[in-house]
Amino acid sequence: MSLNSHQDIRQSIERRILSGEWALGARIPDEAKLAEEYGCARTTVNRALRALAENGMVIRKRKGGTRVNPAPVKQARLEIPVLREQVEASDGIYRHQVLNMSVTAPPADVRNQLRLSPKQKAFYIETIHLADEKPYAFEVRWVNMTAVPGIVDAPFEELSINEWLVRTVPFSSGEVRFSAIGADKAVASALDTKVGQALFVIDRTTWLGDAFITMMKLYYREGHVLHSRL
Amino acid sequence: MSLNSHQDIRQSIERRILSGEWALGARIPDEAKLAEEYGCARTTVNRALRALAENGMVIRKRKGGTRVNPAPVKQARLEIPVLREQVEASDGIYRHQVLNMSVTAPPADVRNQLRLSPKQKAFYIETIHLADEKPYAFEVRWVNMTAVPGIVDAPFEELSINEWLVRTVPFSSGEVRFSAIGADKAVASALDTKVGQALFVIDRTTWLGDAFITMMKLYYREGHVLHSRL
DNA sequence: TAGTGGTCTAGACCACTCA
DNA sequence: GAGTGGTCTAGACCACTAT
Repeated sequence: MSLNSHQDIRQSIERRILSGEWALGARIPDEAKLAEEYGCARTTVNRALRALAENGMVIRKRKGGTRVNPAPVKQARLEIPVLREQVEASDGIYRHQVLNMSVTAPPADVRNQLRLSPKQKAFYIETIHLADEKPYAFEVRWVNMTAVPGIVDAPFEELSINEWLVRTVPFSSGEVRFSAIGADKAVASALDTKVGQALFVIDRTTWLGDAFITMMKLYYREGHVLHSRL
Repeated sequence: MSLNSHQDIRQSIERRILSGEWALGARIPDEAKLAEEYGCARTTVNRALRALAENGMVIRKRKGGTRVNPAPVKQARLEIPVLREQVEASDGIYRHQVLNMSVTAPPADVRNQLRLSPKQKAFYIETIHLADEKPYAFEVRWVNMTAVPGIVDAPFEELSINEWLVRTVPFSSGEVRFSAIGADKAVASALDTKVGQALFVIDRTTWLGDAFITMMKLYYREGHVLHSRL
């Protein structure tokens, strides 16, 4: 057989695994042999196998060879878009409104996450995001003013803090948490739903290098679904 | 400067973007120039930039060059482990129990997803997963018996259907959905909680090639959090 | 210690797409 | 049409690790 594109080779190997030619945990031929079999350079086989390894389908070890992953980990890649885009993607008209905004000392749990000293203040803001004038998501956020000084003068009438931060501090790292929560009084009122209503929540903490940037809780309206391919 | 590992180069470019040397949307030097600057082969720069592109940090176009992504997409990579591993990872003792099991014609919505004819039957199973003898998650599942004939004889006393399927049909593709739902009577009873309790739900449909394999709803107990790094 | 993957190089040709 | 990324090759050396 003569396949010489890394994509073709990847597909072929994938099929051979799926077909059972190489069982779970089994060792597959080494790069040199596959290169010979496919009639291509070892580099090309390497690239195909590297992709399969990133994907979790095989496990590679020097000297140990390449094996079909016996405990395949299902990975979902979630893209977390800016809210406005999320709304507009489903043909809704997006609008946001700031409900509350202040500069105050945060509660202890937030303060610890932000690594602030006891009396240091932080920027607090509550935003409601609307789709076609109906509540879409309620956002509660703390921002480290030291790390993001421009925050106090930002034009939150035009740009949601969500978007403003993405443009200002674009490539931060962080942690996300997904959970379900029953709406308390404040959230229920903001989203125009009843207390206790089950809501989907995204919790996000963001860093830029060592500097804490922001901590956000996003309560989606009832029925919101986040989906992804495996 | 002389950097010749793709990882070093990637890091360097990352830093130059973060530092603002190349602004959002700005074009960065082409591969040949960077290769010269770093004192390495173009292939090496290519690999570094390809990684950054997969990551969403830059956008690459032939002739258009490489640009810093002006609308960085936050990607979260979620690993969805088998339940037993999830429980054991937090030092819990895992056990599962089958609550209901039958072979019947599924309701219309499930039937459509499974592409079954009106009177065709499917395998239905309800499982409760326990951590330290307390309800951890409640699983409701339909399985296509045509695609997975072995299912009727599988040893669900030892292995949860969850794990059995992973071992039997390891590399399937599919769709996942995350949402929040208020517990109905059946779910509340299985998870030993109250009706209306907000629960985190994972919905999963799985295919192998063109063949539908299974459709699952997993209700996690109150307070469950799924987390991931950005 | 020997086998296997990890990576770099220099050069080449191709495919897209912008101007 | 020309510039830029996409990819392949053949060869080389290195780094890990199973045996």
